[in-house]
Amino acid sequence: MEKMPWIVSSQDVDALALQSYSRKEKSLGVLVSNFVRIYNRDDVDLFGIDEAAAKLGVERRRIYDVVNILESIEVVSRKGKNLYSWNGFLHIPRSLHQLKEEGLREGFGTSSICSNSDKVSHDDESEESFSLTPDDQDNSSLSKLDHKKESSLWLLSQNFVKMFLCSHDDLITLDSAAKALLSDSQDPMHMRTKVRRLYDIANVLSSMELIEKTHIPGTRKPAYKWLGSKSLTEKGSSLFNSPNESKKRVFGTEITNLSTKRNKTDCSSNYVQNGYKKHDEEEKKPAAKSYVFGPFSPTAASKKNNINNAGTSNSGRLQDLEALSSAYKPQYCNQDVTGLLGHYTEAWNKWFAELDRK
DNA sequence: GCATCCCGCCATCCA
DNA sequence: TGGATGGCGGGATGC
Repeated sequence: MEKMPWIVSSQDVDALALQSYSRKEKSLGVLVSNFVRIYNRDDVDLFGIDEAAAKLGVERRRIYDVVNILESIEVVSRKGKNLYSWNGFLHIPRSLHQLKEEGLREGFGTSSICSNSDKVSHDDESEESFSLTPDDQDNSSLSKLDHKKESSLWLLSQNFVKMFLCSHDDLITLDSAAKALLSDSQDPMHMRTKVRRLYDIANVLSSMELIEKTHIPGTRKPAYKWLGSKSLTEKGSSLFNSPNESKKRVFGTEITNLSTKRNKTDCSSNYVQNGYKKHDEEEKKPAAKSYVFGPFSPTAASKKNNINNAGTSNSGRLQDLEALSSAYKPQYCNQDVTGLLGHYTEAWNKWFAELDRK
């Protein structure tokens, strides 16, 4: 049988580490797809940054990026230090509705948006990390706090979404979004930085299929088109579909830290299968229940067995992975996918075993 | 050559 | 004071 490129054996790990670097395989979009694949299950409530980083094979820093953007549309919520809850897609429509209302109130729907870029959200709920004093708000010039707040991925992402929701334009370019969302300063350096962040956000939202990259008609200028949460329901299954159906990349190659440089995260610690059990059962969110799955619809996998295996020992981790794979495997009716997942799990097991040895 | 965006440094926050 | 968080921009990769 021809070797499938997405299967990563333990022998391959070192080889892959030495292989030529491919930026595409490390993109935030791919990371988000994997993130969703792993966590979008009924039996996942809470997760930790370390755990996510270990599972996804990336540095903590990247998880912060993803989580901040996902938090802006309430796919996840911060519950505490190093602790997030997975809400799934259930809250997206409500979140978008709220963002639209806020956006309209804040003038995102008017043509003056470009000059109203200081009208960033001051949603009470969201003030946690950036609470402004009245004095701060009175300052006409942008205070340090204002600037930090305006620059946060969370807020930038919300404002970006508001632009789509409130604007009459079908297409939005990152340049125009950066200009609109940038405060007074038209400093090219700030613009560049803002555009960089918008690329990050756009990648995540594209990966969530909320927006789609396209071009301004008649030009080569890239722009983004809003698909909305409707698209999530209509074709959202692709987020969970067979990796070889997914846009460009394949499952096995998406383990994103195969570089020779080790990340700082110590995989041997903090690894807890499926995170932490939520205290308040009332808050349990049937994240995937309202979601319309495609042909590979996962059924509600029981986590009972896994929870008790939440030990941090290495063998525990391997068992956890096996439990995870067995929880998934029988529930996919597509044989190709089933095979793929099996190989994928095996690759993970070998990879962690290799890591343990080292 | 420009667009894209990963990567990790380091400032800030917080317990 | 050390760990958690995340802004930021250099510079590598892709087209």
